Amino acid sequence: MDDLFDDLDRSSPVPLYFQVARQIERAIELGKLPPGSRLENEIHLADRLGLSRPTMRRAIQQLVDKGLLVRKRGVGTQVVHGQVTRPVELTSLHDDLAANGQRPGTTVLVHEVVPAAGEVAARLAVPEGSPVLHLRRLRCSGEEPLAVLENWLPEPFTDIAEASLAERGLYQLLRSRGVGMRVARQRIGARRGTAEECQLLAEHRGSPLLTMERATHDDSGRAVEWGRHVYRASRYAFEVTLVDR
Amino acid sequence: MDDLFDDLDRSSPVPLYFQVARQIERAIELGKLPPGSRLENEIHLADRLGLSRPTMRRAIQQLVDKGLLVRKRGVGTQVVHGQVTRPVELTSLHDDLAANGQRPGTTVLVHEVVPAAGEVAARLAVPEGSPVLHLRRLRCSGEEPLAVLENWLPEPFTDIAEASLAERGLYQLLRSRGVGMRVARQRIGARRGTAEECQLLAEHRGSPLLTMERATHDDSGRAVEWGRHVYRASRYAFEVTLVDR
DNA sequence: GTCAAGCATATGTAAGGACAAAGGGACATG
DNA sequence: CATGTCCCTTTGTCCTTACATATGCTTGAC
Repeated sequence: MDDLFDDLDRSSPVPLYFQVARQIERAIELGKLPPGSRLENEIHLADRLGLSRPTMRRAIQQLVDKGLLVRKRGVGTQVVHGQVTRPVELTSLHDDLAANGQRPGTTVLVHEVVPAAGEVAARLAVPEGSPVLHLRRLRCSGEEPLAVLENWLPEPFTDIAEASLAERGLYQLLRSRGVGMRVARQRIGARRGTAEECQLLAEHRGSPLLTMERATHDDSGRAVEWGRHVYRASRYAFEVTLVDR
Repeated sequence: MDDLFDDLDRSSPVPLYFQVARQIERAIELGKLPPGSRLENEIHLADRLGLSRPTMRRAIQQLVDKGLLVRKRGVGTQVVHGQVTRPVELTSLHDDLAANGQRPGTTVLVHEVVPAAGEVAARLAVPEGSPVLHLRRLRCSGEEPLAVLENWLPEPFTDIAEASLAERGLYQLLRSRGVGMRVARQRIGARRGTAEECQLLAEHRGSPLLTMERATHDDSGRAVEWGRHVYRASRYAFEVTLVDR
């Protein structure tokens, strides 16, 4: 129990609270902190690690936000029961697949610059008629088609090359251009696929599909991307963790 | 611009950071802080309100977590563009409907105590064979059927009366019993409805439905509830806000 | 005129102290 | 036996201070 923590690296650019949070997370994953077990109290922990209480609290808070720990005043901090399911981060389907060891593939169906109109202009918060890049891609996992992704991007992203989209995910491309994506609002629903969608996705006509609309904003609050995606319900589901504070 | 903030109530049990966060949120809703506008810097704000910077930071952080604000080091804090959609909190469908001015109705289809088995026991983290309350309810909005809700609850909630479920939502009932729900993990997908589901929901046979599995944990990390819900895709969708930190 | 260094500005990280409030158990009291 | 009170533990809130670091603009050298 005393060797739960490795030493901290105070010279590292990685914040201390983050290092501590990762170590606790690992301890939970490795079963050193089984579900339901109580952590030492904040003061002792901070003391043992040579940290201040605020820093220790911040580390714990990060895991509370992730849904791994729960705190109760006067009682302590405990590990949540139930299997750990990795909650969705701000990632794209491409990243998710790659992280799971699958081989994501992309076919670009549409790649054109068009004037923004109607809902696209509204969602991207750009004037009607301003140029936006319109994309439509078929995303596969290995040989299996998985989703049809339709996206619109405002300036200055309208120059993204078609070739670069074949190899990398949209989020990856944006990140490599220095875009810091911060907030995404998603609306998840379901509907019957159109004849064309079902054909692309190798589903029977009229199969149920999972739909997702998403607007992503960068660290200046500007809209970076708006998209309408449809997923094969037989192969895909969204996982969400909600935390009350 | 100077009268953005009312006075704070330091004698109130509502934390100061929370009071400030609510005031900023209201200012955004009322358009006093339009999308893209920059807030004063933290130090000035804290100064003007007679608060310390950590407290001010915490108020801002709360709104960043909600997806209303974005911060950039060296630059400042700005209001996110795009219409504000209230993100899902840890509430039930019943609460959501009531909050939107609709009149939620419930028909209890199944209400029985059964021994936990298989997935139910695993998800609730209780031993196989221990008693659990099994519920199946049809949830309506006004006269329209909206969802079929199937839930399992472990001890000590197996004594929830059938009559109480007709009037109030499950979350409301649990809260009134002093249960502090903290973490919920959801898995959202889609599939074709069964013949029975479609009949209950007044949909055509084989209509696409939105599915949700959810496990809710209380402030001790124990499982409070596990459920499988199906929603009419034509009337319902989930909204989720993701924030990167 | 162009580019780089430097400065001002803002948020990010961290320490350390103080008091408040809730939970739970021990204990006294009815 | 039940119930209320006190106390201990633990998290919640709040203040003050200091330094680190990313950004964007200005200034100065070439």
